[in-house]
Amino acid sequence: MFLLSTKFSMQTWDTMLKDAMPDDAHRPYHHGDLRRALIDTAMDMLAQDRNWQFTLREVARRAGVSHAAPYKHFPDKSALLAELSLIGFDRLREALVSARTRAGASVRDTIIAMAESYMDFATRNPALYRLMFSTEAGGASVIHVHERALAPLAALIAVLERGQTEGVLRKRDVRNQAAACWAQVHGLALLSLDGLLVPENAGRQPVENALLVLLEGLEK
Amino acid sequence: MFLLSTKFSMQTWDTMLKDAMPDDAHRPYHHGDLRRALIDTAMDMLAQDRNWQFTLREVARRAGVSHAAPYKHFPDKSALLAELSLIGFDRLREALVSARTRAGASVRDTIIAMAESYMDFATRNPALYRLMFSTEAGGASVIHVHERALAPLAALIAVLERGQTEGVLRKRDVRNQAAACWAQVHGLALLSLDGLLVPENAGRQPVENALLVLLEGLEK
DNA sequence: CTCCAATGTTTACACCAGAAACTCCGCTTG
DNA sequence: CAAGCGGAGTTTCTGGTGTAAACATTGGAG
Repeated sequence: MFLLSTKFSMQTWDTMLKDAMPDDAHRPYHHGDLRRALIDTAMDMLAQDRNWQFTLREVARRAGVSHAAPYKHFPDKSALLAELSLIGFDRLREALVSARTRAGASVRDTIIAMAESYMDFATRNPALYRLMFSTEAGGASVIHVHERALAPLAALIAVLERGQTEGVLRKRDVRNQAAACWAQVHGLALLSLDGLLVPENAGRQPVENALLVLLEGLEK
Repeated sequence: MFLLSTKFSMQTWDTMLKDAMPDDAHRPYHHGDLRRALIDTAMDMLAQDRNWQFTLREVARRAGVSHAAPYKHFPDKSALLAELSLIGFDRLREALVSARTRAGASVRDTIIAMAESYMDFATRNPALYRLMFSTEAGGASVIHVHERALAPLAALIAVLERGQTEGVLRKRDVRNQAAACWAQVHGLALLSLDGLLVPENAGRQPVENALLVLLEGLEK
């Protein structure tokens, strides 16, 4: 990995970051925004690789940079993973609030829409979703206390509160109900990713029916 | 885990596996039952180590054997992990049926007892429980199709069927209800292991209350 | 008693995480 | 405008890992 070129303005990097091909011919010594590039590359790897092997050196390689360069931007491997994890929580929250605003007025429909959106997120980003709840990403005590990791829960609580004031849902501690929802949907997502929710074991449309059970436990 | 004696009938190995003292002086070339010893050692490491690092070489080291020896009994690392995982499912099933027989006659009490037993298992064997649903143990498609991995589910289904015939539970596809139960309890277990079910986020006694929601979704 | 196959050991290779020392170069400062 | 400082990247090095191959040992079959 060498760089021959010397004189290029730094402001044009972002425009070249898209091209994956490392045209070694003219690449400046400094990357410009390596931190972002590392995150993007790593996220791509997470999206592609089904086998969940994740080596920092491979990230550096794909980013076209020496294997020690990432350490200038992240103290260690788990720090990068932690960042990916937090970004995952951001996107999840985004998906949830989007589903909430997109859904009909009914609380029940909103809950269903959010649950579907949640499952959709997990299904389409299996490796990322696993990472978000993995111990390799800095561990629970580090990540999950973070407010960004709790934002999705907050989005859910808001809906449950509305449901209680509208009198549609049982009056209970909203946080308890939220925890129940989260656990149900989290469990469904993981079991689904593990390929366990096949009709033979779980009947037809296990996700929909499990959500039905959940709803009937929440509603008056 | 070493064995001091040299010429002893093979049938007594199991009785000495408990002694841990490594007296290298006179150790027979052949271990006797290394496969079992590896599994036991690995299971111990899983029980002790909080940090979920698991290296095959360390297992061999603690078993007092060269780092390549395990490959005579397991094709690769994930095969050992898969075995541990299956043993975990065995124990889980055991715990569940034990709770089922121990519980009172009421279906509701039985379900609660099984759920508590499940949570207890996960809480007391966090690393093992994580491993059981990890991709490192051979991957979902390999492990979770295994009948031993589905036995816990079967134990649950039996109770739900009884509940339906007794008219206590809603009449639905039992496998759907079982999936819902499993997902709920699985989600609770993992969120709990991640330290997420603290009162601030999830209210007081989140597990008990979530199970309440589940029950009210199941019962008529 | 002899030989074999199963079980352990040694050696070797490719890879990884991380630390240390070095190099490059954009920017601040005199 | 010319040092030169310090952030960003590179090379090199040290353990540690999974796994393959060649070698050693030994209990038991013939």
